[in-house]
Amino acid sequence: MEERYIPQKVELKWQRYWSENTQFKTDAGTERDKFYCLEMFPYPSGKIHMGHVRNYAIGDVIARYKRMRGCNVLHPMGWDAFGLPAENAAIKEGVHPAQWTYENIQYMKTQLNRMGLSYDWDREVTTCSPEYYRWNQWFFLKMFERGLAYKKSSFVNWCRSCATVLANEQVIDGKCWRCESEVIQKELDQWFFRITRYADELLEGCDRLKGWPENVVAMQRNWIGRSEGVEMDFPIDGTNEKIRIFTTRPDTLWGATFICLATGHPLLEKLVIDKKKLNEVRAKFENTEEKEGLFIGHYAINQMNHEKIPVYIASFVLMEYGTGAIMSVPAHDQRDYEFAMKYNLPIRSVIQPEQWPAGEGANQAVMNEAYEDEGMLVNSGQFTGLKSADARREIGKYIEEKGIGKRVINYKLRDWGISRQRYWGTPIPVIYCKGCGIVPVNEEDLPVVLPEDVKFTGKGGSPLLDLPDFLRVACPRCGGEGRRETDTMDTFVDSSWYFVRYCSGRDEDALTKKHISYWMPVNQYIGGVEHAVLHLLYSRFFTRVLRDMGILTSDEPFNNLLTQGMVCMETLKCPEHGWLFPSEIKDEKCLHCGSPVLRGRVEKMSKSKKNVVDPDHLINRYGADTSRLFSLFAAPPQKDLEWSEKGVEGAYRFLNKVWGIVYNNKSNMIRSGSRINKFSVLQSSAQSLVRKNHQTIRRVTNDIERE
RNA sequence: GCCGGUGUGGUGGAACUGGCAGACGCGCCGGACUCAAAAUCCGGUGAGGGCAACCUCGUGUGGGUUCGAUUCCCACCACCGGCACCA
Repeated sequence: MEERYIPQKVELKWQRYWSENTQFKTDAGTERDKFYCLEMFPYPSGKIHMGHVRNYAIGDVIARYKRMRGCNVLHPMGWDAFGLPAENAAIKEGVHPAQWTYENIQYMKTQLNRMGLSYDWDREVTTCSPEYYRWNQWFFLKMFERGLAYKKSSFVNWCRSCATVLANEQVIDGKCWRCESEVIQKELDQWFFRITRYADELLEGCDRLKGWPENVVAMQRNWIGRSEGVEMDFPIDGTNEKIRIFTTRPDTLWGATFICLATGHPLLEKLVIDKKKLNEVRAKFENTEEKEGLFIGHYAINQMNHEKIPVYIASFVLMEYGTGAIMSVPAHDQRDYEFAMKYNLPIRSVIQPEQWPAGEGANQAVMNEAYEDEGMLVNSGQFTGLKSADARREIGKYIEEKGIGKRVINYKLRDWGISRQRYWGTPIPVIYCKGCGIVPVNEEDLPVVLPEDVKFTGKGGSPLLDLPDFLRVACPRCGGEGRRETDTMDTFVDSSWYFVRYCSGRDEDALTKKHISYWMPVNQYIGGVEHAVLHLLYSRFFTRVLRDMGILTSDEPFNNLLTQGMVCMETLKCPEHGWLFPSEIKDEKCLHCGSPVLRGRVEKMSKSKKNVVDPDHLINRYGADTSRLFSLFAAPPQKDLEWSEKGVEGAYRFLNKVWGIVYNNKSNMIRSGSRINKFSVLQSSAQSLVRKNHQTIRRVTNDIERE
């Protein structure tokens, strides 16, 4: 009688076996080499999607492989459980965020188990539990002590109708993603983490991220955006004010023919008398792509050549970068060039290609774009004749000696704003006291528990504001009347250190140094490339902060990073009914109206475009092994994977074949799966099977080790 | 504009880091089983030529290094991704 392959039966048997024998429990013993294998933990949105299947299938292969190679493997899983969707569900459906979240976790956990993933669930982490987030608060207090957490006023995206701050990602075409009303910039007091203190180290560390994909490292470098230059003062003629500018090209100082200020530059308030006009101009310049400018009626003095040059407000100058003011050198900067052409300002060349004979640049008549390359200085006083790179160095020294400027390093990286005017997050452990000001909560009073008996009106504003019991608190310093902070932390705080929490057992202290130094850093991290800057940069920052607190010994959290590609699928559209699920078409026609279906582009699976496959259906129909095999087999892990029903069937047939080869084999030894002690007694067909098996082991080993 | 990546049959993609290009899967063609179909199994499948053993060409394009290049070097083309008035 032939044995048939029934995946559901086989998988259930082994999943039961694994769970009864606690196969994947992390070994406390430290004899063997450790291997920390981690996949990015999911947000408990309700159901897993194909992206999860792919991510976790890849990680599971590595974890199982390392176990078989004799490593002591830590392979944990958890939940990034704070966040907006839970709160939105509360507003929409009246279910408490905690209930919504925990129910989702429960369901998704059964899904992950059905996939046959080898996790040590004893170390499960749920970021919305007080046991977890108390450490967010503890880190916050420690960072506050060190000046790494601070409060300042800053501009944020604000939706009037929802009465809340929005993250940049939640502003779509300048409108609120939820109510589609206009988003404005509002100045609010916000908490920040001083990530910029580590900017240099985070940048230098990029050179040592050998196990990371180059594009991710490049994105990190780009995001940090270091540039060297000088800051220099331009006194304003007839006043006591000075404009401080930043430039990376001090070698072009003699070519500066005007100054531009950002619309938000503070000096404008002092220099411009007509405030009405000023505000009009600001409004006009705010959202324009054009290069707009306006002369403000003042002149500034270039302290290199004592020349008087006009001062403009300009739409293209950013307040957030440098000093919010620039010297404009139209001959050597394309933007300045365009601006100068538009407003008929002088263009003076001070750098020319080295091959040119000296002096030619001086009477260079025709120029149709800025010359931005390196070259030789002309018309530049005592620096004429120097190469531009040398001139930058010499001029930098010169202005420092003369006390008219200084050499500086600038970063694009901004401090990390962590305040959220939301309920479902970690309460920021701070109390405001009339007498003492900002007072941190005492360590022994942690955690500041997020109250659960709140009402969700959807009107905006944190529901915590309606809770006097939470709000009113004695000042820890003077005992007087205090008020709690109602802002919560950005959920990226939760995920910036969760990999450290896994190192110790659930019942142990989260920061048991022995365990952390044993397991950290993560040997292999796997997740989507969409976190290339945010999560991965914050985690690198947190790792360094924890190192400086003496909790960690490594500089970097993740030795090797694998960013898996997206799972994609063709989109289908009906002219009448819009996007269609694959199940809504038959014979190339829409099931609802019979119109011919338009086949669209292959795009990332998304619910809104209905080009999705539900892992539940897949597992019910073909089994978990087929799902896992397909997602590993259809494309290399780093690349995008295009969904193909045929491909899934192929994977299923393949497993069928393997099953048949083993269970319907003529050899008893093969069939029973007993250990082959004597190769020579096997029949020749069994011998070739054993040989093939070993060849396969070798190939798989090579493939995984090479990654 | 700046940074990064990719380019191999009809198709998804392999090729042990310079050594028989196209593994494995999908599709297609032929055969077996069947009254028939599905499923399954066996064989074939880069292009051109030859009855045949075989021969010639072939990894985006053009050059180079080498006994030998999909792999290394130079230039170019195309596509994809990230950032972007960053001074």
